[in-house]
Amino acid sequence: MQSYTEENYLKTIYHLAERTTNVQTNAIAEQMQTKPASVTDMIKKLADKGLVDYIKYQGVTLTETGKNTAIDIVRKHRLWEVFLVDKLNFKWDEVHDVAEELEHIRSVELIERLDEFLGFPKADPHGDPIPDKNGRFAKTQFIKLIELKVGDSGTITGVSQHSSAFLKHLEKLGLTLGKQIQVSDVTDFDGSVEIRLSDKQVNISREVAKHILISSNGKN
Amino acid sequence: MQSYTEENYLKTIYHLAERTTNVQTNAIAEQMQTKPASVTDMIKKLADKGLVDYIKYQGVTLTETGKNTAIDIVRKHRLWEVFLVDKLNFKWDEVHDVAEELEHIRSVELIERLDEFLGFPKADPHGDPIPDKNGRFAKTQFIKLIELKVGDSGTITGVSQHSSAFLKHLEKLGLTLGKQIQVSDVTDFDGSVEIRLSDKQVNISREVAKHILISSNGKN
DNA sequence: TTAAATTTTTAGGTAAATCTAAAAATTTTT
DNA sequence: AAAAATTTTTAGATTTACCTAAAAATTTAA
Repeated sequence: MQSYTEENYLKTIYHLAERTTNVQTNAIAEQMQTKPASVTDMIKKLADKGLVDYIKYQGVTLTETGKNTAIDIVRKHRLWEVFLVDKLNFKWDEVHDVAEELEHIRSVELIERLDEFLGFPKADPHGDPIPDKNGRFAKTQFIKLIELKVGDSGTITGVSQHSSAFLKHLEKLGLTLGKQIQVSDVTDFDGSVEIRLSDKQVNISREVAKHILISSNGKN
Repeated sequence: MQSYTEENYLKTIYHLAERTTNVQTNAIAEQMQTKPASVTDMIKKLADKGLVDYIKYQGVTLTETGKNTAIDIVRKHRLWEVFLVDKLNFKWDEVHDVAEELEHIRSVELIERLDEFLGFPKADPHGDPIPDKNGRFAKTQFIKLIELKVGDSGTITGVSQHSSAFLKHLEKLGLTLGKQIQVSDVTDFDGSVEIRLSDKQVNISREVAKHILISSNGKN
């Protein structure tokens, strides 16, 4: 059984490991809003418990056990987000902090029943996949909107940026999950993208387009 | 903002204060499964924060602020219990420990929306009243089953014992909240009580009868 | 391939919440 | 109203998760 803090470290390491193999001390410290010295302390503790592999100065990787623990926390976080949005009518930009607390509630029974109550959702309100109780993720096939060519179309199925500002912006533009879109133009000048929705056209910056994930429905 | 531990102390003191005015160090220690010395330390801290009034060797009482904080935790605990039973199909004897964790989640928005989602319940699955968001309790008029005379009838509206063993026992006998009952006999020998339900008769010990709360529907 | 910059670790400390053992105050009993 | 029993507090440690400052290792640049 881990403390909340240990769980948060494991989760952070898990997410950082999606980009790099060996996760660096400084990266963890920045993510967790703490100091590198504190991270070193905790890493040693997690290594003693067999949750991470650690070689001095070489960063950490999660062990099988550590990874399973992290995935379980991710599962809980995402299920609670679905609960907050689907049942309590929170907006997708309001759920992160509360889920950050709820994810640490320890009861296997609770999460299984919650999962069932929610209808075994496969993705959270931002389109991130929810692992099943065995830690397995459904395969997802995303492509970044920025990579689409003029004329390509697809469905918005996720975002790779969870900041409230970004999510509110998308909401305002009508770019929410499930929306059908087609790229109608890409501006030479700044790379901004013009998008056709069922009922309107909107223009988004390159930066925004980078963080919208599309599941293409056939095409090119 | 209090730590989980501080919240638990406040809640414990609140419940103990329902029976005695000045709450004793030892009583808190026993309830919280800790040592009196630890309680003294924490009491000092709570006193410094203005959450309890404390005179050495004289026990503690909650201040207005302390009491409000405690009531807020009680509110959260009971709302989560309703959620667990009504929405996730937990039994009334299974919810306590999980609610004990959930009660510490800090989000006013969450609790208000949960309250609404649950239909603003007035009582938890054990019949305990749920304070509203201003900390006010609906007036309740309970009488212990043991105090009823032969012939008296009423509705089971609460229990004053939350142990799993007790609750499972009641469940098995069919003595659940909302059931109409009438006292058909009281045994001289051991004070056990015979109860008529709509479809059957059951016999319960004095000890059990002490912990069943009845709202009388007119009578005697 | 040294020097400089960066990253990481070590050493030594702090605050929160706990503990044990012993001292002090209060309450109960005789 | 002493003596005995009980309750409560103090004193001094421990553990967890932090911190700062300085040392050590690694990486990057000159």
